[in-house]
Amino acid sequence: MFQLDLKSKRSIYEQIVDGIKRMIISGELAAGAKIPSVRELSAGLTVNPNTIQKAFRTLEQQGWIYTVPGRGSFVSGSHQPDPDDQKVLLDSVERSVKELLFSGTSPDTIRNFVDRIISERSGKE
Amino acid sequence: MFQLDLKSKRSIYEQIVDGIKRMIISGELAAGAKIPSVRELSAGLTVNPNTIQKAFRTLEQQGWIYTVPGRGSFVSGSHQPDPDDQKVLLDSVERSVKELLFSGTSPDTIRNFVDRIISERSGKE
Amino acid sequence: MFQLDLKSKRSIYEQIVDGIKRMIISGELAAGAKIPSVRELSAGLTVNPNTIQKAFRTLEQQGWIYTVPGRGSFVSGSHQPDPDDQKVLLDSVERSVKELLFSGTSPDTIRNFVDRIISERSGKE
Amino acid sequence: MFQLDLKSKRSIYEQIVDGIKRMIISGELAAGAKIPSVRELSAGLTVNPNTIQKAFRTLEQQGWIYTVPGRGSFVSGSHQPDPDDQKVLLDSVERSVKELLFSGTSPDTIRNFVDRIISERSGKE
DNA sequence: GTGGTCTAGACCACT
DNA sequence: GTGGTCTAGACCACA
Repeated sequence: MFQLDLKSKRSIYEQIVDGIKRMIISGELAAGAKIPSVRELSAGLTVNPNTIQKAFRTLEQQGWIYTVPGRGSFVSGSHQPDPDDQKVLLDSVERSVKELLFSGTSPDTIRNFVDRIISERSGKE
Repeated sequence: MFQLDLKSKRSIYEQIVDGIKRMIISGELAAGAKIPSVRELSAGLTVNPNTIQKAFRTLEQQGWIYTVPGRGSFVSGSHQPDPDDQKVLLDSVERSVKELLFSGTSPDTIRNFVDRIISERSGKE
Repeated sequence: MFQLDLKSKRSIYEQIVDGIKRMIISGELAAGAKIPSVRELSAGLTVNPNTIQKAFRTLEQQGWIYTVPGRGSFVSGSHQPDPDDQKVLLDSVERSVKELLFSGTSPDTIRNFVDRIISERSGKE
Repeated sequence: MFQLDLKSKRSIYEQIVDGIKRMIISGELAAGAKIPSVRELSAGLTVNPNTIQKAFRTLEQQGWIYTVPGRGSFVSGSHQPDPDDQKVLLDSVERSVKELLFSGTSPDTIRNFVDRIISERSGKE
């Protein structure tokens, strides 16, 4: 599963969104797979059910999962990203990379880091 | 200077923090340079002085600037990043890159994007 | 609880920081315990919520407490002092002791005073 | 002389007060000795003359120095401490020692530290 | 319910 | 002039 860090600045529902995204990306949750219910997650993470639901709602809006009332939530077959999402993500990468460079991280370290992420993922497909 | 987006999800003080970081990184604000006063920024951005001050406090804690009461705030000579900061930034890059890959952005697009950021910065020094 | 001295030179938020530190040190607030909410303290001490929040923010940065938005603030399990903190505290002791000696306080008075503080605390554990 | 730390949280005039006190305590400035003029200090420390004067005023009020108009300022022969001063200093020591203990500094370290300060001073007389 | 952000505006200490 | 503190009170996101 995934861990929550209550002391983190990221809000709990965001951490849950990230955690589920990560499980989908890693293949731990395959397309069409049933996602644990709100109740299960609420109990497993000792988190308020409302918080879980907010995370699900967010994932649904972003097209990662879909919900069948009365049956549960499932991983979307085809993740349809919002065209703006790519821009947001690239902006985030840009900001972080610039700050890393300024703080003294070497260009090669960054390039290798990115390459490693890319090759890990490529290996999986 | 920089623009504020009142509709953005990022809070105003965070946008100011980012904006000033960007000015320092780009060299627009050199080490030791005086940063516009709280009142000037407050008037210039039509934002409450308290909000500006909160941004300055954040920048000071992160070691980007230092403040001399009665004189003003100045860009730190040597930015001493918290050892944890690099980790946070790399995590952020990892999360974004993984999501970009999953959403269909090609590895080459990402690599080129990162290379462009790195070479832009290298060119400046 | 603790008292505020509005006439003191120490600012209100600093007195609150000190007061809560003292409660943690004395064991009145155990590790993991929930600290009264911003609103409760605000009402109890008749101080503006912003001022309480500033005290909490300071305590959080120094690692005494951690905050979970929507839940409240809690005493940190393990207080991880900044390595510089010890230096600051020792410097403060040095300055005060030197001034006491110069003003005529006898070495024995000071030694006894320090011993008393140490033995009080040791007795508690 | 002494150094100023513009980045310190202590205000500049307080640092000057501390610095001159330390010089008097250490014997670097003997009783009756003339203290450098406001202009000299202002130039030497690159600090606003008003700030120096505020420091002098404070020292005079606390009985450390006296000023002869037109001649300059001099170290008092007998420092007459305000009875409240001792209490303030002891309180400060208490707070710091308690925090040191709580943060894991050993009682012996503290005792030795205090003893060293005391013996350094005794040796001088 | 909780804390986080923001505005409006006052007052103080310091340079 | 500068930043620092504080109050009063609103609004929002989160649990």
